[in-house]
Amino acid sequence: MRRITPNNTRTTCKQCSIVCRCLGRNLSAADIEENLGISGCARVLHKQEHLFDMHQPFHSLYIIKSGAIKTFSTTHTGEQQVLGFHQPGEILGLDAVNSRYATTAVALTTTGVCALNKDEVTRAMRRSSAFLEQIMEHYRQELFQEKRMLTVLARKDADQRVATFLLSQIRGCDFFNHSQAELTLPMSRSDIGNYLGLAPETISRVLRRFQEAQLIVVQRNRVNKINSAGLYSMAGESVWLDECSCKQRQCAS
Amino acid sequence: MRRITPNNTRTTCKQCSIVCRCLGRNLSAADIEENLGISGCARVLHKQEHLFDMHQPFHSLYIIKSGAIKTFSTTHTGEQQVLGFHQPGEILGLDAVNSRYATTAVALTTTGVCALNKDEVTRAMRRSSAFLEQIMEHYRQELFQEKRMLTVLARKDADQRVATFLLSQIRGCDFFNHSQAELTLPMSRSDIGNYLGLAPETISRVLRRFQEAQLIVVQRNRVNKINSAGLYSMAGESVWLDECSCKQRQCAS
DNA sequence: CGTTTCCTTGACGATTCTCAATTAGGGTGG
DNA sequence: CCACCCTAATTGAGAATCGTCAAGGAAACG
Repeated sequence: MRRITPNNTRTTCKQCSIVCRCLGRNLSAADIEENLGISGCARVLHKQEHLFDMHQPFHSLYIIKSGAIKTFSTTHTGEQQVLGFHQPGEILGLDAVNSRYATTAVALTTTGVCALNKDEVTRAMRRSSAFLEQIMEHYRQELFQEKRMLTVLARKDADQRVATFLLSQIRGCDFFNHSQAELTLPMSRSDIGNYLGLAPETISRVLRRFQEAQLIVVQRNRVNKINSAGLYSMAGESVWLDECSCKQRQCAS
Repeated sequence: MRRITPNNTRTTCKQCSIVCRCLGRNLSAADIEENLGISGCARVLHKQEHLFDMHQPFHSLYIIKSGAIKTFSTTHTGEQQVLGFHQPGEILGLDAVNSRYATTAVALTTTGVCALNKDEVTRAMRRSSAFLEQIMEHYRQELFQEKRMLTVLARKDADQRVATFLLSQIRGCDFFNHSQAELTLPMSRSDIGNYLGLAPETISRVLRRFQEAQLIVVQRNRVNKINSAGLYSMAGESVWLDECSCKQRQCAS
């Protein structure tokens, strides 16, 4: 276990009070931290450092404050299956089964997280039925997203998968008011391919084709001059539309 | 809306008191009906009849008593994506988002269900923290299963997907003590292919190849002489292993 | 500055899809 | 009870997509 906690002092981390990313849309860190008085424990992960490992006892939830996290499962032959890329505002660990983490979470870059004790969250749920309902709705949203991903893998070709993926990444950035014209991909081509059920070479080729089609400009991990509308029609179906409309609603409120 | 309710009298349906299928393994119908005093409303669906439709207001949960149900989502181009096949003991409707059903559920054959009012279940959750925890664990298990399905779609070839699918169907039957040597598939080849991200022709061809390899004997919707061990190794990875071990545990208790 | 890792690009091959024709089953009506 | 019809399943041939293998190059790291 490579695990370093440079900033492990127990403290209510106000930085956590950012509106949760769309994926956890009606469950915000602010709800957890401020309304319910749960204090978090700040922690910084270096690149490739594990936040938690599959099968490990479940003890904490984590809110991502900065950076990026990849979650994956490991088959008994040792292969990895990337299951998601997570951005600031997202909550990790809620899918722990039988009190053990169902996935491994690893930092793709230097990442700040806020740890929340499992039992404190449980107590808070008992106290506040509104908070409980938010947690439940979060689960339902997660299930909904996984079903969307199933649809992507079952129905879409390589171009559509990559376009869908890029749009999902843009959305996350956009939510924090980054320019939609630029995007940094903290994960490798292998990771993207693994996530989308494609070979890494295919990711390269699709990105090059997108560039030739004037949809993006790619420079290694940087994606510039993004033609969102073009990607959107390339993705074939408004896979993330509901999320985006949801985001707008949340930003307005 | 084709909706017929031959047996719509409000009654506590004791038939619902069957141990929930593995997929909802620690959330049993017995827990809901007997321990918490929630009464269900029996209903019989004819083949192809809809139990609920995507986007419809969420009002009830349903426990499948007999028959088989297919759930799917519809894209805005009108295409269907099959998301699951559900057997007696399973609970449907818990994934409703924003108080609307996230999928459409349709009977694949004559099917008996037990309807549970959403608000009654919510009240029961508030009363019993044990029940609440069961519901939460159910969500986590569902998320875990969806992630497994993602792995199947992202990593496995046609043979492995079909073998995995057949094993998942056997498991459900086995749980109700049917012979493992025979299996009835209530869904069409198109449905299977849609679910697995394959063309219906591919399903036919794979089943024929399995038959030539002495793994099964196929006669339209009937599958006989199933070599579970062979299918298991064909599936490539112990995708449903955890579930099966869970099943054994539950049966023992 | 060298080494390592990741990305890119090409050529080839395999799996799977599409299209089309044929066959089998189930249901209906005479 | 049989004949017919209609849907679903099967099977084949050809094409397209994507994966695999291998080589080269660029960025990052120590």
